[in-house]
Amino acid sequence: MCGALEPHELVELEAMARPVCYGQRQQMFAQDEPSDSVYNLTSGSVRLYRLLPDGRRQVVGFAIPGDFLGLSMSERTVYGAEALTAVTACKFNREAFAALVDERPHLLRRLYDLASHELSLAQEQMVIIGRRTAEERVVCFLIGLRKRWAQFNHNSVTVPLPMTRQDIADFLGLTIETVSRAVSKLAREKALLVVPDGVRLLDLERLEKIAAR
Amino acid sequence: MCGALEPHELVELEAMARPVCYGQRQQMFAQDEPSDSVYNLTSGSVRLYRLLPDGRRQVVGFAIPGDFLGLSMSERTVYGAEALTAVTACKFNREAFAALVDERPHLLRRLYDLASHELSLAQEQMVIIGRRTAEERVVCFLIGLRKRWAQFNHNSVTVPLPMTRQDIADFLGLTIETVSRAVSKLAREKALLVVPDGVRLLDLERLEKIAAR
DNA sequence: CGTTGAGTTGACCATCGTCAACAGGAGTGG
DNA sequence: CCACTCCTGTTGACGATGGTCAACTCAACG
Repeated sequence: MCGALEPHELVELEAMARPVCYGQRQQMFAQDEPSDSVYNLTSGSVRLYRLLPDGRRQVVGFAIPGDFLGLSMSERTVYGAEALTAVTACKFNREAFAALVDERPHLLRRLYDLASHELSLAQEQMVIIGRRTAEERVVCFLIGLRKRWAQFNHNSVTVPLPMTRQDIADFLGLTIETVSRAVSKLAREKALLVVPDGVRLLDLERLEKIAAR
Repeated sequence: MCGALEPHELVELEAMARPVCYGQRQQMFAQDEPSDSVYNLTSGSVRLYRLLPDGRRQVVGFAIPGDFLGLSMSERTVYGAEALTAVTACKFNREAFAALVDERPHLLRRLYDLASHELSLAQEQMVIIGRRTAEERVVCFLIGLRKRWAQFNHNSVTVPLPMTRQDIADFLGLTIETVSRAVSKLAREKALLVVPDGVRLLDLERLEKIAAR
């Protein structure tokens, strides 16, 4: 997002930012509460989830450094956010942020493009959940996550998984057991290696082929 | 969207609009082609879909009168659109529309809110596909569609279904047979009645309860 | 009257969810 | 240091949900 900013605007934005941090498992904000802030994640990762009427939970996404949270600009948050690891972020007062955006149309334009892109990703996720087998879903998830991490540790084959199996299962519309089995099977077949808090993708070619289908 | 406009802006917008119509099964635009237009649907309904690498197709949504199509403002369309019935729409040249939007920040703001809302709906759809049984998905679909039609035929209990069972199945991550079975079961239980090109929801209370879960 | 395409129904079976047992690590307290 | 608990994750057995394949109905259309 900051790519859309002139240098002097970056300064302006930074002046509004307040650095904040959260411990593991700490909630950044809940679902359906008045949204008074916008966050730009600088380190750590975050789980985004919705609660269903019956108390169950669906994970709608994971945020990693660089991602924005709470952008929807609606009165209330549409999902909750919880730190998966220790997290640092820049927190912006919502009104000030909105005011800045209002007098910088190209910023708003950038926000709009971001939202459109998110929408496109959500539709892709719908396809993944609706039309793919458990193994394919897990592989898509790992490949996709690797791509997102790639902007930092370039082209590393090790994917950090700060979230629990339960989170992954909730994200993919599976159960924890099925996720575990799929990962075990891929490990048995030497397509990947399970390491502490992550996996190492050994046979990228094969995995890409499964994800492509 | 037009609610965000001043009267004189509405006039301006209307001046740009070019009425177009499409026959049943006619493609309005394909996926991944240069997007040069924006549409506001005035009558009929439309199927929005993505093609998967292997040729299968996922329906990502249905548009009914009042809905906007092709709003994403990206260079290329992210989904295809095909008329389910005869369709009339207002077509706007993309550049002219973008120009108008650029000099009317509150219009852009409105677009942004629309995209955010779409995103929220897409996330809900993820939950429905990922965490609900076939019957629940079908009921959610019917109830949701009824709500959307409600802005026209107020509080009618008859839901038009211009799309095929295959479309519904592709939207819900099911097969055509499963959709058919779910509908038949609900009809047997007198929760709904199948009518030509639609269903009549007989036991709304029961259906709402299934959808609520 | 035959053809086509959408929809329905049935039989069978695979995938994935459920339930249960178990392993390993972290934290706690004696 | 060890026993204990708690939590996450793994593995197995079993069964239900929903997919696959096939036959059939029905309406539209020539």
